[in-house]
Amino acid sequence: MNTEFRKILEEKTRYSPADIESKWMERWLAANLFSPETGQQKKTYCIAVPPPNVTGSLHMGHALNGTIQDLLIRLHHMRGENTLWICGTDHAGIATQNQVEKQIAAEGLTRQDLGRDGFEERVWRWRDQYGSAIISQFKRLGCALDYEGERFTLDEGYVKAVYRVFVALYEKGYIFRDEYMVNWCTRCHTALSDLEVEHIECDDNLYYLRYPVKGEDAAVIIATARPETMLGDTAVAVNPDDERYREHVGKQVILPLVGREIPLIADEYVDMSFGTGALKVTPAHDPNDFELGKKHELEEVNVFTSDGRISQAGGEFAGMSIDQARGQVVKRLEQEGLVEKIEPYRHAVSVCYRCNTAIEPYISLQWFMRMDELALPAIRVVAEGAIRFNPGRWADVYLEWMRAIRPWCISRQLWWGHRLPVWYCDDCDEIVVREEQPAACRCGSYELRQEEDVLDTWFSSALWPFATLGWPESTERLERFYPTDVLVTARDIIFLWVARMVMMGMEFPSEIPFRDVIINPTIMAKDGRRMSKSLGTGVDPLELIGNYGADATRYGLLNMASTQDVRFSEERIEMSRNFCNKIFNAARFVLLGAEDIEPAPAREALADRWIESRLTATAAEVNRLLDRYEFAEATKQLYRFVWNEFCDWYVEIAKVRLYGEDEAVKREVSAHLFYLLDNILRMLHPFMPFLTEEIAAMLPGERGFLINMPYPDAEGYTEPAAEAKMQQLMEAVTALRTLRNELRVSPRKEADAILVSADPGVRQVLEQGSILLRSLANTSLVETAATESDVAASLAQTAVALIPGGKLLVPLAGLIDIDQEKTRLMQVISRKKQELARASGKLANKNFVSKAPPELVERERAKIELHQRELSELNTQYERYFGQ
RNA sequence: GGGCGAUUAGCUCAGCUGGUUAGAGCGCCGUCCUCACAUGGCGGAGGUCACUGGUUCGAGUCCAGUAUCGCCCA
Repeated sequence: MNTEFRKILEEKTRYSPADIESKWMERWLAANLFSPETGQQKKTYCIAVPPPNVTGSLHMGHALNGTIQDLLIRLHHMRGENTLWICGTDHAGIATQNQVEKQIAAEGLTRQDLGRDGFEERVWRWRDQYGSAIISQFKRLGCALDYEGERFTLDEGYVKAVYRVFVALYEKGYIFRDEYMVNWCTRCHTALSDLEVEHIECDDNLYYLRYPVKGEDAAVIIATARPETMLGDTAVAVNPDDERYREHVGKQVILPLVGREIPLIADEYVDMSFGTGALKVTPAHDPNDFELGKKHELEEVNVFTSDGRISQAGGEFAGMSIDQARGQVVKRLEQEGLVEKIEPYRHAVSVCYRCNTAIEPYISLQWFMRMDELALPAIRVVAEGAIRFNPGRWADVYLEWMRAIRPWCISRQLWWGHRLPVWYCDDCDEIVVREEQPAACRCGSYELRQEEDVLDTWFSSALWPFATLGWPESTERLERFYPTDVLVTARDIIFLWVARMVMMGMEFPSEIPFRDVIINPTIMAKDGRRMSKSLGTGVDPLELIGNYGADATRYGLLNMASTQDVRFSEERIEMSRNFCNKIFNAARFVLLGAEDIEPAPAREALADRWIESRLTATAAEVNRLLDRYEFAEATKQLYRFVWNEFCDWYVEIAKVRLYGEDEAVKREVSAHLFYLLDNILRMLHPFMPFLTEEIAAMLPGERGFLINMPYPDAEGYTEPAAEAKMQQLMEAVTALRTLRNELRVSPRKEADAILVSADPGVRQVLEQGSILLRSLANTSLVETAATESDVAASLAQTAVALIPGGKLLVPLAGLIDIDQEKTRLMQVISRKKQELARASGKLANKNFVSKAPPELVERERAKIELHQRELSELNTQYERYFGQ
């Protein structure tokens, strides 16, 4: 090891991630490790990152999601595959437009002031300045994304893909234009798809209003949560079976404040049990009323404007905001004595998923896409298992939605996005849909206007797995890496994104876009609900990285994330930081204490063979778990092996030989320690890339970056016999430690032990391992015997510790008060009696003996025998010193 | 209204096709600043597996129902 490294290690006993993380990312990037190899025909492995919103910043979801993908990419790269992790962002129509509008508002400007082209230019400027922020945050996390090949959904090539798809679907008749009721955000000023609307429960009022029946001294009372929409009512509807209103059906009622005469109609749609059973019908402002209106040929009176105010049709209320109008309408109705009552009412309100503004159902001319035909193959590939969801239950969620799919409103009234490739002729009714701007209309006119609307951002995102690989061109990348292997994402965009990608994949490249979909769990706030910015319950992963390091953040997130949503637990991150520190210090021990020598396995000593065998078992298990996407369990296995086997036992055992006199043994142990450390680093590298790389660089010998080293697998050395013998030794050490602790023998005080075992194998293992009993339990094995009567030393005043296949007797003279042993022994005996009772209980059950598998019955029999023997040993011991 | 998921130690969670004494991290108790690590070592305590039934020789695990919480769809 060079002196620079030695100095670093000697200086501090704590791992400090901040010192090394950025250094390694720079080196990795400089070495261009993350771009796929070209011309290589080896197996490929590809993941397309869920493109983060270009305005976004790294949140907990990204951090977990990115960690999982990075782990898979690094793992497969180490397995020798040609990996590609597609990098990029989406243009986030509404969010970005909002962002830039806010920016220019500070200059006192609106987008209308700048004009469409001017505004678009500002957005591009904004994007160039801030658009890569989230990508650099992925770098801080250590992500091995193909940064060189970063894509954006408004790239030139990507736009081409979007237009190709639009035109093809239009020509197939899937895309059409229609005047229909859509979800309208009055703040964003655009239509939204059903999926972009969220439903929030809120406390409101239910207003009961009197609508007089024309020419009679009677009134129909309707109930509504939205009194202001009454301005647009064009009917009142009741259920035909409703006795209460039968006499009035077919009559006219007078719409209060407006004075319009509207019919009282009967329709089975009306729920008699809601409110008064009489429903005001506002076809222009409620989706159900819209349908009802079509059926009964009712007039659609639009009383709102597109920016959420009352229109001219709203008479005296024109110009007010919808909220204001609600108050004023109720006030006026009260003046007229037409408010029957107001009661509290809890219901779901629709809001915009980007700005939380209440959504208005609004009739407008929009572009739609029919989805039912596209859904068929997308249903098939999941139902048949060509695409697998992990955990599997999400497949049902996907399928259920897919089978009830509805047309998708794809046009948005924004200035940022893919402007529809549609041109209208001013001189005839022709609509021209082309990838390129047409020179002239069929009618010969040159007066062609391009559609003002842009496409829903998710329309372009749906093409992500193949558009990023170069489609519609037939590129080498597309050829090589499509279909991609895995998609890792959050459950909230299964419909919004995953489902649509499958449909588009099946329609265009005509192949599934990915084989496996991993739905990563959601990390909840401490209160068990989603992290929320407004409630301040969010946890910033960048802050975690700052406090604990990227490796600990990654490891902790993986460790807490199984297949269920989980409350964020900072303790797990702390645990991971401590684990990193443990690894760092184990490495310090090896690097500073061992001879500078090439890593090589040693198989002389039992402990050497044991730990190597355990290493192989761990590697096998970790590989198996990772292939099943059981990341949390994999982190636990690695933690257990490194901490509880390598550090707690092997390193302690190695010290004896490392600090001994024999130079040859010293070299052998050193080489073995390096060998183990090297394997541990490689196994851990996909989980904690920075720390492992830092330490690996200090190992003796020339080596490249860890990502280019082979991942340890099940093919290593195994020796079950060594594991069993070592197990025997470790149990003896633990038994002695427990005994000493319970008898309050100071750790400094040396003790003796006598082994009594009828099993020559046990005697041999302990005799050969007696040096370990001394170094690990500060106890010397002074004698071994087959039976108590063979023991030469005095058995007077010894404490007993049972071990598998025998017992250890510890002379207490000069160590402790004998009463301590009496109490302890009584506890041990009582525990043993319980165990015996449990096993005997099982065998007393005749059905168990006759019906359970024979080997199980046999196991219980053996257990009883063992417990009985041990119990009698303990009783003998007890009686010997303490009588009855 | 329909569906999904959860309920296991003080806290946050594992627990695979039913079968040793139900595990981990944190916290707690005792002890040790022993030359890799006090972000540590060694030892220990702590659980009626939400509840009620059922299936089974055997249930934390399978089935039905109840309760509470969370999420999705309409």
